Amino acid sequence: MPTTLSDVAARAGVSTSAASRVLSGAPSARVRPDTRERIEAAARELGYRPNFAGRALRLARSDVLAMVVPELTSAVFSELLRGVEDAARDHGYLVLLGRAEDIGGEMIARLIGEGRVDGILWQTGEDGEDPDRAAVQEQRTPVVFMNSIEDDHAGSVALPNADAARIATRHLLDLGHTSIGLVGGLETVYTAAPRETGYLEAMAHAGMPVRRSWTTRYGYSADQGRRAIRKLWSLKRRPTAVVVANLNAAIGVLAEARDLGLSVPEELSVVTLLDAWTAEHTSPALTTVRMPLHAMGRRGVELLLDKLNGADVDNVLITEPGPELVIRGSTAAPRTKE
Amino acid sequence: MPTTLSDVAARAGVSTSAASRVLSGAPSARVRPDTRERIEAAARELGYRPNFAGRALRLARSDVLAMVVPELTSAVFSELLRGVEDAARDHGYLVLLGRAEDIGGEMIARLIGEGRVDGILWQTGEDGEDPDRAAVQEQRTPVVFMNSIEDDHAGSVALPNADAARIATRHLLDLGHTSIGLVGGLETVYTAAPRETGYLEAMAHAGMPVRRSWTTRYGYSADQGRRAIRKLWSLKRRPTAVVVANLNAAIGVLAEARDLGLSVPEELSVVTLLDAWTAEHTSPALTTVRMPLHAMGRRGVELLLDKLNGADVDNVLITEPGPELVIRGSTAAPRTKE
DNA sequence: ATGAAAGCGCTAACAC
DNA sequence: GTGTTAGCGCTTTCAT
Repeated sequence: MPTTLSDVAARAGVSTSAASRVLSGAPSARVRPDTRERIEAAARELGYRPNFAGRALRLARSDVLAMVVPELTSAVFSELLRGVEDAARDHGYLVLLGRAEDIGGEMIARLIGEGRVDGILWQTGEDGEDPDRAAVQEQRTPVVFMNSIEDDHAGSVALPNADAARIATRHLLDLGHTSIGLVGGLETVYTAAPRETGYLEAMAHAGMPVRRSWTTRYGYSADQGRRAIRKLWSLKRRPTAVVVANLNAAIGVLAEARDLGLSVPEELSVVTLLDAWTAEHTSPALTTVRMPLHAMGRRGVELLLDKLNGADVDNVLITEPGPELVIRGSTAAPRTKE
Repeated sequence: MPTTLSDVAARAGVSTSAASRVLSGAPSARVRPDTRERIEAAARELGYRPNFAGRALRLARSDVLAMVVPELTSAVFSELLRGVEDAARDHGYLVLLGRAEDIGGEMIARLIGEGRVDGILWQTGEDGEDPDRAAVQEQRTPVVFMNSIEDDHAGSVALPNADAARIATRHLLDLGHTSIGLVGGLETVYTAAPRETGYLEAMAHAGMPVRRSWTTRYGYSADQGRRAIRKLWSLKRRPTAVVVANLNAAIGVLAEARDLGLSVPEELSVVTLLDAWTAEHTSPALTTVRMPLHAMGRRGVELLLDKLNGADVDNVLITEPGPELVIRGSTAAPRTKE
């Protein structure tokens, strides 16, 4: 039988309200030092833990945030989660993690409706559709979207996608490439457009022509990356380098390149956006542009908390720290100057 | 303001107890059909959701299970989670996911002590130490360990590690290899021993000599896999094939092989235990032995639920479905017969 | 078959 | 400073 507040109060010889005041850390609790002492001692001795349900029922909040992600198995998302958890912990919240797939719209409604969680952080798909996003938006559900800015929704955070793509592209240009392709995301995915824009801007700025056929938009999965490179290699005129908009896709690009007998970086340089440990163990190791995922996680939580407090929240672009080029083995100067 | 049970009762013109009986689906609820009808209609119209805290407080349980994993970013674990979630859903439970790192011993105590979760599924480390496992075992915490059998603990599930290693080894033997090494796990990790045993048994059964120096035990991470292959390649006499005890380590093995200029499978065949999508996108694609992760997840939940119901639970080895060889590109016959 | 009432553990007015 | 009390939403005897 777990210890309750009244057990503690009894042992300390005080009322439950006194015990509550002390133990729930109400800053305004004006309590005689020795009473406080006795209560704290009793709680310690009894190993008291405040019952979650009692507290939640009384306060009408759970101090739990849900984080919904498209896919757990992405190394990229690990750093984001760390940011979320750091911030959540700082504010006394717990994080409940769920896959979008498992959590569908109905589950979100349940989580909120039953009072299990106070708010939702939704990492919108790097790799595909988001089930029922509309359903969520309709309801008066406290949601903050991560990794996408929703114009009709207050509260979202996004990465510096265009900047990162610009940096990646410039890296290839600096190496001397002039024939540069883009392995992009589905047009339905928020990040696809700014990443493509960054690529186009860097090319334009360098005065490089862009071939339409060198841009693919199949998506962010490894298989879609494979498909993209197969497409590019079926062309008569091929690029000597590609910017890949997503790490998973880049893994597919590398795999397909190998299957095609195409050597990286000698025949094709590959640079990708987003960084994670998996990029170090590909063959060759991937040159990437690291993105501020941790910061995005933190900021997302802060935004959500503001929103829960009734504040008007914005849609914010994470700029600090900026995207950073991480040079590994998948990029090199083009073999033959053209 | 969310709808409560008494809102529903009022609208249906019944007492809250009647409403509760109907809505909480008590099978013994003997209610006049038309009353039931009215209550259900009212609930539907009002969009009623039972408040989680009220329910948990009254029933002294949360219907939430926590699953603790060493690392989210392992593709391997994704299938396990799916098994867990399938089973949990079937039994009306929600799954709270946490990383061991974040969830340390204190957090577990909190989760249980505060009544936030009813029990814990602990996926013990494929890659390293488990913080505070002892602390958990001491407390009267309903925990089921997954992926390891703890002799002094009631309730754990494990994979057919020895069988899988035997199958992997036999595959290499069948291809004609006679010089076969093992890239194994740390001795502190439960799975390391049975996997090594399976390897040794298969070798013994085939009458093949085993060289001590061909077995490494650095661990299951990609970096440790790299280290293992570096060690093996520093030897005067080298194996022509290796069984790798873990998929992540195998990814490291492949990466390091490439850095060493060693071609797979021509100069070295690599087969690994555990399968996941990442195995399809390495260069070359990895030959693996698929393990019944989904079944282990399901079984773990069932065990935990039994335990919560006060049953005496066993330590179970998952045998159904059995391990299965998935041949891809990383294994081939040895180049030169020896 | 249905309702009245008690109480799960906690906090916050409101006394004193 | 500290205690008394009411009540958050729910389920469950116990009456009727």
